[in-house]
Amino acid sequence: MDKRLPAQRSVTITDVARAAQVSKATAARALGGYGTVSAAVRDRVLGAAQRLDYRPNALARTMATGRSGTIGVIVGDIENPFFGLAVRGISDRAKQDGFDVLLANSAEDLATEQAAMAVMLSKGVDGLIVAPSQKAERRHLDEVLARGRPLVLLDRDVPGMPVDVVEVDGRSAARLATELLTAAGHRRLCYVTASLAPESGDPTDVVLTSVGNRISGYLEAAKAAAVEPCHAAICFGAVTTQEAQDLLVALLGGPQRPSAILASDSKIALEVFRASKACGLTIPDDLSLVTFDDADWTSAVDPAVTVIAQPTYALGTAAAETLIGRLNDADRPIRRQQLKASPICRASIKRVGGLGSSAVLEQVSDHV
Amino acid sequence: MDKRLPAQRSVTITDVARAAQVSKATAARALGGYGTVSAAVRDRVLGAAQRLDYRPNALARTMATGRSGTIGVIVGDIENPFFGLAVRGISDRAKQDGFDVLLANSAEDLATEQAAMAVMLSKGVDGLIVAPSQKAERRHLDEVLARGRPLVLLDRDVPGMPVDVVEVDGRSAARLATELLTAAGHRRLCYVTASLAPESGDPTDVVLTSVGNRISGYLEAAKAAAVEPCHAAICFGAVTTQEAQDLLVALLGGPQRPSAILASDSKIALEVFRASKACGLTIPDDLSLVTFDDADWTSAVDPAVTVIAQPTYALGTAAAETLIGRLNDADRPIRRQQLKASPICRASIKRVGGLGSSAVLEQVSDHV
DNA sequence: ATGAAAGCGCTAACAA
DNA sequence: TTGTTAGCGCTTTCAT
Repeated sequence: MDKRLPAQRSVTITDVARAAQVSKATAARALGGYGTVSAAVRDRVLGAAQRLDYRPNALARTMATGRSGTIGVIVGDIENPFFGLAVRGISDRAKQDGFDVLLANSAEDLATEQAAMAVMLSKGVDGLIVAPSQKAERRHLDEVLARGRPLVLLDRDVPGMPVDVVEVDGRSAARLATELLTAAGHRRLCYVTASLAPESGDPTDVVLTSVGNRISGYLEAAKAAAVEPCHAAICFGAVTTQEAQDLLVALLGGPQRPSAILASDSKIALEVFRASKACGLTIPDDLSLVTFDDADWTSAVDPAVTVIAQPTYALGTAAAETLIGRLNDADRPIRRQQLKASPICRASIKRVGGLGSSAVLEQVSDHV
Repeated sequence: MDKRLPAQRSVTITDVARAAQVSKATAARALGGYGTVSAAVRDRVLGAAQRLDYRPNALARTMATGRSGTIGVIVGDIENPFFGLAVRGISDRAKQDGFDVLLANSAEDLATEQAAMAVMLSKGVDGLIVAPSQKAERRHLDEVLARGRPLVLLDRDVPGMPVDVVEVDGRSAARLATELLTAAGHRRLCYVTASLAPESGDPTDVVLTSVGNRISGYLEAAKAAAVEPCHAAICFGAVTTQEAQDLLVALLGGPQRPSAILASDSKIALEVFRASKACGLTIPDDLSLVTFDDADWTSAVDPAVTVIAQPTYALGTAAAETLIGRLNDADRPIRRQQLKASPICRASIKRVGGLGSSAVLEQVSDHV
């Protein structure tokens, strides 16, 4: 009971050649715009192609040339607006150079990421842009390189890999964010992330370098502002909505409740919003909040959330541009691009008592 | 200056065959698991493949068989969480049957949609799932069918097209939403959408059937609740954030300000939130709000927004399932699936004075 | 059960 | 300038 579709044989270059009464090769030259063809013949071929509604078969072309004009993109979470926007950047830039984009979602899962990569390779993508789900596993990435396909890492680094990277300078960004808080007088901070606590015990050693960098910056700035180490807390593991709520409610209900939270991304920030409501806390009066990523809702809610805006779209265009550049010149030196994030001050930080804040404020302005 | 990569020749079936000392055909049979091979030979071939790290070339296979194991998906706006979730539904379901997904974004632009479709067809997708950007243009869709590739319409219909459709019952959903409002005593309503006002003058004749259906339901319910026709307004054209703000500020600042707004999607609802803040209006005290789509932020903000939740993920799985079904049986009857939406009552609707509301309330409960 | 050979649609040497 | 021919890697008759 397998009545498959007949998969209509479509018009091939052979049909066009016959119609135009030339050889396949000549038709190919006219159609492909390479080699040399007389004007008369070209017109004849193009006319025939038009008449027959000829559509080149990209697969056959790829098989013959080894190039597909396609870039593979693998992101961690397609539902995250951050990646949505970055992907648009990639697509827009790729289109400029005539590249198509093949998109896949790893769901932050290594096995899925590996499978997606294998599929893309087997489908003949010319190169890959990947936001790796883990900084520690690079075998599959090495293989891409071994197969002669260029690779660009997006938003997340894999230390030691000899590839181009396009990421955000998360350390400076986090420093900035933290300074916004300490400058407003906050001395009890908490960084909240979905990442799991690193086994090594070193908080910056999380699986995503993007998060690790942010934590570094946070810790640095807290130290610089002489925040007591035990008051520069980090809350790991806010993976699902439920887990985030449990964690946050415990945190906000506890005795050592922080006066300010730095959310690792806009999804976390939303959960902070939700949890503070559940705990009967008001932002910013009872709790100040800063988050990475200028998600659309952050400016519409009350209070509008102060954010560290990331150059998300630019991240995408830069990644695509880098890949295309390397496609054209395999020998160009490897580059690690760190784009700067920029703070957008809104209304979710409350200035709390204390002195010396103005000095820190100046310090902040140096960085902006 | 075109130093392209050497594109390493990878291990082919020929290499495996040689290593296993059998013919190409036999190797292919063993590897592909079809035809007949003796156990001994199969082991030899599989062993060699393993040893050489053989990866089948999907392109070559597609060229030879005409099937690619790939489904093409074209959505209107990948950044919209609605489509993000639907795409995940599609991917998950497709993966169950071993299909890969090729994703493209039309940006709600017809030309882009057509181009994406051509690319996918030329790359040999087995079938297509499309959320068409316009109900009126179907030439490119007809062509998919003509090429013998099945097509499933997602979320939006193209009236008259003989294809499977998986959509939401938007008319009932909108009726429900409107009844929520009228039952609470609202008599001055406004439906706000990004769609442009139809040239025909018929408000339900917008380019997207999903929106048209919702408008039908809205109008029906308003009429049934004896809302004065001029108070069942429709506000078209809230395309960009800026346009939405301009429109909404004018609407909310005007003399005939509605007491309740029905937002066509969560993006619009967010703009309503923003605009009401700008106008100094409080939700729900000064303005009630209902929206389609249970976006994550709607339950986290204050007040939490009453929404009509759509079965978004299910929409995706159903679409994938339908396509795969047709791939296996081209002759199965065409189906139009209408999934039901369900209201989630939160805190953005205020009960306003007046009588007779209880009667309408009962009416509502019939539908829930 | 296995092998030889043709072919999917296109490109790219090489000849003419 | 144009045609001939040989692949790209795989599947699939048709023989053996």
